[in-house]
Amino acid sequence: MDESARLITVLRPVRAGNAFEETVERLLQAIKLGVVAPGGKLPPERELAVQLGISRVTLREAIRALQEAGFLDVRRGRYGGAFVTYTPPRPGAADLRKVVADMGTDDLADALTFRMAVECGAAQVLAGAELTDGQRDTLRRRLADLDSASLEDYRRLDTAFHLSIAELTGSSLLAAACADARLRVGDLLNAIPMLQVNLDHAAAQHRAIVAAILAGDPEAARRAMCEHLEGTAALLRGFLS
Amino acid sequence: MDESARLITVLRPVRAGNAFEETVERLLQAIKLGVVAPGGKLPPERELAVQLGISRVTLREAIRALQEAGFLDVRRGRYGGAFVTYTPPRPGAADLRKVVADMGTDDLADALTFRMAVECGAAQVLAGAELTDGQRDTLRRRLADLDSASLEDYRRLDTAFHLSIAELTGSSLLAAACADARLRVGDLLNAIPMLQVNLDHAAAQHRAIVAAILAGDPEAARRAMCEHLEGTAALLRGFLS
DNA sequence: GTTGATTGGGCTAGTCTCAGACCATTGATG
DNA sequence: CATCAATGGTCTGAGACTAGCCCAATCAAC
Repeated sequence: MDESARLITVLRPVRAGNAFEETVERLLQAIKLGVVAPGGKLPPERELAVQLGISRVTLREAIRALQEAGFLDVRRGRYGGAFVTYTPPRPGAADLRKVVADMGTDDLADALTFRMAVECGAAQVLAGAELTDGQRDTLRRRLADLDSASLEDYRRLDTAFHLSIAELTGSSLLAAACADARLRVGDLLNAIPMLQVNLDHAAAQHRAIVAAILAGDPEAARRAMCEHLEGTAALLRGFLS
Repeated sequence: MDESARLITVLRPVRAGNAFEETVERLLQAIKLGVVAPGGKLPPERELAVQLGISRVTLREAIRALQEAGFLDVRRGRYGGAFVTYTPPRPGAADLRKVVADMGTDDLADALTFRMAVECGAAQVLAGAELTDGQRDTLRRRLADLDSASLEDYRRLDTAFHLSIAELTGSSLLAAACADARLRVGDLLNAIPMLQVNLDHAAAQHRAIVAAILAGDPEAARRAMCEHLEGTAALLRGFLS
């Protein structure tokens, strides 16, 4: 860890790829994270292009790519738009090795470490902040949604729960970082079988996290989140070894 | 915090600006963070362009802009290059308000929150990891460097210390996030007067952080880092109110 | 001195990206 | 059935960005 390591950190690539590639990636993330639910519609092209800070031409190329890949169904005319046709694959341990092989073990460790750091940080910060009633309600509602979720909706609502914690801190940087972290482990999570034991365990941990945040105890919030994520990581390691 | 908030988080701009602007920003960060020390030299253009993932033309435009702004001295020929001429301004509370006004209070809160989350997360993760002797040495060395730093070098070595914690986790994503966080508060820190009381206080906190990490106590490491950053934030608030 | 390696300086042809305008389709509404 | 607002589909000219090439300056080494 000499000076050159720092040079690499700060002078890292300015661009992850061209605008088209990055846009495809973003949209795919929105779809896979369930930010736009299956059957739901992306914002109109003109609007979305502005949000993403790119031209409509480039956005359309990306949408067409996703359409051809079977993620979107694009319909013209009023009340038309780009509709999400993707549904998360039936999870199974068989796919997991393939997913891991695709991303590389280094990237896997990187993503898990990153996620641990930013999500624990978010939980800690949120617990240390003074929350409005509205914020507390949002948090409780997300938890309730997750508790009553069908297997079908579980991953999507789990994502919503985790992202809400970051968003509620009011820091868009932190929200973006958590979204990024979640995306990087998204394929892994989708490949893990959902067993009732694990779901029950996770539900208890979710409750503990919310309780700690609502109680304003940063220490406990961090610990609860840490245990929760460690559980997921352990599950992953279990299926891989 | 409804669904649309999540859309905004995930479907945020793909590009922060054009390649030229982002490159200027990056280089400026490297200079202001002291990743390239005053008098030091940037990597050769061809090499740097590859690292940044941009063309040499664009990089050269950015370098020229920084040269004209007085941050760099560019010399041709063998053993030539782009040398850093910038030295951090003499800090004073007078500038602080201006800096804050430039970035906006929302962005300020965002940056501080983000920094708190990622740096605490990094400290926690690092303390929970099994460290090699080399890593422990690096950490101790950074601490010692900082302890024996002149006022001139203090900010630079302080940055190096904080970034090292993130880098030592082995997660380049986390290192990048911490570098980003540091950059966003960099101007603020430079504007804070360095009083001996505060420096002594900070030194004690730095030692506590390192001790907790070396002891493998994530809980204590997180707490120590949190207190340290909270101290800085409080100092800022103090000068602003 | 001469040489040669290293580095910044500059040019060009081609590709990517954009802003803006206009066209085509759809379907709710009257 | 006719209308019209909303939405995707398409084109064009201009500017940004790139890869690759060669030139010019510098200076340690011989």
